[in-house]
Amino acid sequence: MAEAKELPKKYEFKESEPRIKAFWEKNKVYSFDKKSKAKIFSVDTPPPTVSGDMHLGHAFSYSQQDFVIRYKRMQGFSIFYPFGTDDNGLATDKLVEKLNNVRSKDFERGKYIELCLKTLEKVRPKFIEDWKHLAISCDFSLAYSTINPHCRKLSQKSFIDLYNAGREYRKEAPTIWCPFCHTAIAQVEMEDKEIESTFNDIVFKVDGKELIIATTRPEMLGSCVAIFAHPDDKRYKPLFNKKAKVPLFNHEVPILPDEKADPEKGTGIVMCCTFGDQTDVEWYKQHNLPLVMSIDKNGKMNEKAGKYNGLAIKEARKQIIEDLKEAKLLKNQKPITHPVNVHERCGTELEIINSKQWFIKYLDLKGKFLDAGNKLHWYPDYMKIRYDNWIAGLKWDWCISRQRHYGIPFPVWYCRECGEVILADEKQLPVDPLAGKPKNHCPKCKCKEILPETDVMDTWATSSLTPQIAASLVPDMYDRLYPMNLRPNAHDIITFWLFNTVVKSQMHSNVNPWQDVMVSGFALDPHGKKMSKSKGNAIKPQEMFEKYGVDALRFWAAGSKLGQDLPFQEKDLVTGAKTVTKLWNASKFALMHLEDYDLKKPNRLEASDRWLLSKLNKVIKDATEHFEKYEYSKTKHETEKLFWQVFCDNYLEMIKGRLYNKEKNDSRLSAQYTLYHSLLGILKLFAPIMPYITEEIYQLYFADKEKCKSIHNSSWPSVDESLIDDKLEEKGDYVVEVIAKVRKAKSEKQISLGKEIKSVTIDKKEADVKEFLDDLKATAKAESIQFGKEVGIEL
RNA sequence: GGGCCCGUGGUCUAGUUGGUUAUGACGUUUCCUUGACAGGGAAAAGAUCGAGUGUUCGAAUCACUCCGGGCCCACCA
Repeated sequence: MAEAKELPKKYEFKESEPRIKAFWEKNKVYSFDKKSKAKIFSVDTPPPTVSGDMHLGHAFSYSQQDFVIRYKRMQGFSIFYPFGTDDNGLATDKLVEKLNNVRSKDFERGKYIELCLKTLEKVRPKFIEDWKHLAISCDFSLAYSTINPHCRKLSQKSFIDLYNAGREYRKEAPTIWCPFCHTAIAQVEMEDKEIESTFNDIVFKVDGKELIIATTRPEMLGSCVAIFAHPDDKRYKPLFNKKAKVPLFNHEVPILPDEKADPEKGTGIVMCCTFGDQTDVEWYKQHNLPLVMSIDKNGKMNEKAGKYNGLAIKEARKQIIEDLKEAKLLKNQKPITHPVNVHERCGTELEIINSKQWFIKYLDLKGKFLDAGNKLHWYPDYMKIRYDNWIAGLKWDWCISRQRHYGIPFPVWYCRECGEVILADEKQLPVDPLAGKPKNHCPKCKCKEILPETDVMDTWATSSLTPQIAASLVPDMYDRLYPMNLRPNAHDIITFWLFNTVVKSQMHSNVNPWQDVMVSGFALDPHGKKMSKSKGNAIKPQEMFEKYGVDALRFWAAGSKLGQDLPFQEKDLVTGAKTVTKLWNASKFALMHLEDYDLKKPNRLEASDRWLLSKLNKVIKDATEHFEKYEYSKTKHETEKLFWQVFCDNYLEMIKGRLYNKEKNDSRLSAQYTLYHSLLGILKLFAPIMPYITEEIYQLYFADKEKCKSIHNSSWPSVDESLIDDKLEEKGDYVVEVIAKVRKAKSEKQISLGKEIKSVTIDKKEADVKEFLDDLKATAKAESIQFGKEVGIEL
């Protein structure tokens, strides 16, 4: 044990944090013990994307999940909390291109993936260091990267299994396409962007008469395959089933009724092109319209666009408007701003292009997924509604192919003769069909000529397997680890990561991937807006660590209710930093007086001590209940109140008289006993939230006494109901009220609180609070206590 | 347009199964160099709990309407 005299005057987090972090690593405080007989609590940690540095949103939500996991660890669970990085998607692809100043297109696939893996090896350790500094209590030796061979193998096996189960198909179909990234993307990767455009009234001809149709995309005239108006629209009823002549292109298209046409919009009649938008796709399918694609995969017009062939979309639009004007086929033009779907990664306007893609068929399973959602325990419960709404709004099967180099390849070849799919053998996995050959011949025609699939899988096709990926890090324990206990994630990814993970687990094993879902909120900027690098309002957590320490930031993160967004204000970190200092100072005081404490229990406890222990046990009880429901913020709130207002402001003052009286007597022992247990209790209650300062104090004194290597491996405080005493608390609370009035009186008289006074008068009978009077006298520095009608002091 | 969440002193926030003077922090003012603490301590000022209507003996808390903010989704001719 360190002598109290040697305690440094101040707590320096800059010196302390790295030292304690090293201590945890050396002592394997967070290691998963495979031999442990304790019940397992397994966590499907969200794998962050390696894309530079950890941002504040990460720090916020990972802290919150860590509070809960540290609590569970102290509750005695064997914690399975691995750490993964999700570095297999477009985000990483772009990062690698940027860092190496290359374009993936210029590489052979194998070479490019090699470059990606090399780059990741360089970048990843520094990236993970931020998480370690934040004191995320993962077992970092249980690590995966969603692009490593382990994940490639599992992801490809998932593909093969779902293919064999009839859940995957490859089809030429209208697909959301990014012309810039040159790949198909999923519904969930779209976002809205306000774009300025013009609404153009264009002249079609029916029986030689003019028919005016408004459009923002005149360049698609060549792809116009039909015209729609609402069935009840009197203006256009007479035209139904007639043919209209498309301006400039002069082909004829049918005029048809459909309820999706809105009489209020534009001229109330609309052209349908393959494909301008989602509605066009629906019309194309429902009305069996022909397919005329005039835009290619690079976002350029093709031969179907006639004289506009080869022009970029916007160029073609400009040109065609000019031509329409010249031909007097443009009646009116008004500028508008309208939302357009763009790719979230690059901001490019998306097109819908017919191309061959792999899909997971799941629109028929909506009911199953809703049931699965009902069986999950949602914290907070209202987050489930977002999940339900997402499923209700799903319109496309899950497109899992991407036309990129980087990613996990499909374990698939095609027969050159008949086109049949030839799957890789499971023993071959992971496999790159460009570099290898199938073990089997074409199952249909036995032909030996093969063509490899060149596409890679969507990153979500892999990251939706994180529970299985994590659990199989310890293969012999797979069945004890999967399904997992908890999935923590922020509310923005309920609709993809969370949902897709349920989808895969249900499809593969008919079970939910976890029991509980803990959904955290967002860290917002000081004005409540979303932070983003592009807006320039992003806060770097690393800078906050430097200024205030990790515990201060975690303390801030513990202040928001689960699921709730929290605006970031730097001043809030000051509060956390102050709490750390206060903990240090209060502990310094306590340890000074515990130097000669021998862990003995006194024969009887003084009233003030019993008063504190009663309050402490109530807080432990509440804090535990809240943590069980993942409500860390309530635990933090209760503990903070107990520590600051009860323990520091009053209790420590109340026992000073007894502590400084060095004669060995029972009343001093009572104070020491209570001080030991209450400080230890408070440290433990705070430990999940502020792991560094609590560990520091624990190591200075308690670790030896408690014979436990780390506070984070110690047991969560348990409630002693016998110590809860409401009547005694009432009396103690009254004494505290009196003390407050004494302070007020001294403050008003502008005298120091330490100033000795003659007497304190209280408005209760001696018998009512007799057992507290000695402590009251000492705290007020009064020579005597008088009994009267109102509380007051006499100098 | 739909769904969900939120709107509490200057700022951020607790409290929301309805019930005495609405929690705490930051900031402000005044005081205190007290034997844990000046990166401190004490005290004070500061909120008709977004607006309105209703239910009730009683509403920050329940219902409805409106206003404002955020997130997600849809539309986007």
